[in-house]
Amino acid sequence: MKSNSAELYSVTELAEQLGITPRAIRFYETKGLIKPQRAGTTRVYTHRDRARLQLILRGKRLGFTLANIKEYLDLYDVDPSQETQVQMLLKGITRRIGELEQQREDLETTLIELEEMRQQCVANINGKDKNKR
Amino acid sequence: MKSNSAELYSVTELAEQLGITPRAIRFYETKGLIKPQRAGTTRVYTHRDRARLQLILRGKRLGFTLANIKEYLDLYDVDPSQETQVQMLLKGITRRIGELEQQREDLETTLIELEEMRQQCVANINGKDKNKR
DNA sequence: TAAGTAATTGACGTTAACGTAATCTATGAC
DNA sequence: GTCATAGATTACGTTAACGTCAATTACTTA
Repeated sequence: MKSNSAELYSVTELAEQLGITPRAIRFYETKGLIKPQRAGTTRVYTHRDRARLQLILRGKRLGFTLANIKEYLDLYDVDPSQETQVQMLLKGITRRIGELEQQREDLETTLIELEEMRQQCVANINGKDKNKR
Repeated sequence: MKSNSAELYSVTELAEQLGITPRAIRFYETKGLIKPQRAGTTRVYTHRDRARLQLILRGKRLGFTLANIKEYLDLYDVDPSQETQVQMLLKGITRRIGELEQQREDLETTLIELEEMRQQCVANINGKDKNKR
């Protein structure tokens, strides 16, 4: 049984919650990243849509393009009974893991550098402080 | 004494080495990210310029904009005798460290998800494999 | 039923980060 | 000298990711 959180959202509601604009959400839709239900013509978002949007935003924070993020999201929608599809999926996943591990390396390196710089700043400031006493 | 690696590069040389185009390098210059010497009108790059470019590329891999990367690079060029400048520098560094730590979180979360998905793929494939035997 | 509020669609505008000519200059090879 | 090459400088084109109207449509509330 699926956890039936019956909460529904409008574009603007959802946009506010996520700190983005309705325009952005609709734009993601035109790019095929989300596909909310409609009540007549009006878009209606479920909890699942919301989660999907959060994945999108996380992807953006990681510096991926929307096209890239779409690939990623599509990974969730593969039919597990199609052997070749699963094979492709596995390839895609592995590639992306590789990318992210490269990124992690860059990240750690940069963090280390910044920490060092911070130490130097602190030392510099303390040094001057000493002279004043 | 500064390690005097006397190697100099042309734009195209450097571009090839770094896997980018000369156009990109010149573009970074117009944006104030690098400022190579000139021999007459021709750009001449030193080992330091090269290192700077690598920092730029790492920044890009991390998803930062050029403006953003410029801020980062400017951190290296602060006069350590100016107390207020160092204070500002420290602030900037601290902010950026915060950003990167957020990014690291996103990264780890995504990696974990992907690993799980990979396991499911493998399990799925092995399952079908079993039936065939 | 009139009026205000919210949502949709369509079209054009904008910024970032280059790509792609086109033109011009300097220089080494022959 | 001239011819080919490399580099420089405009300048215009392009893609991504929205922003910003403008014109409709739908709903609700007095």
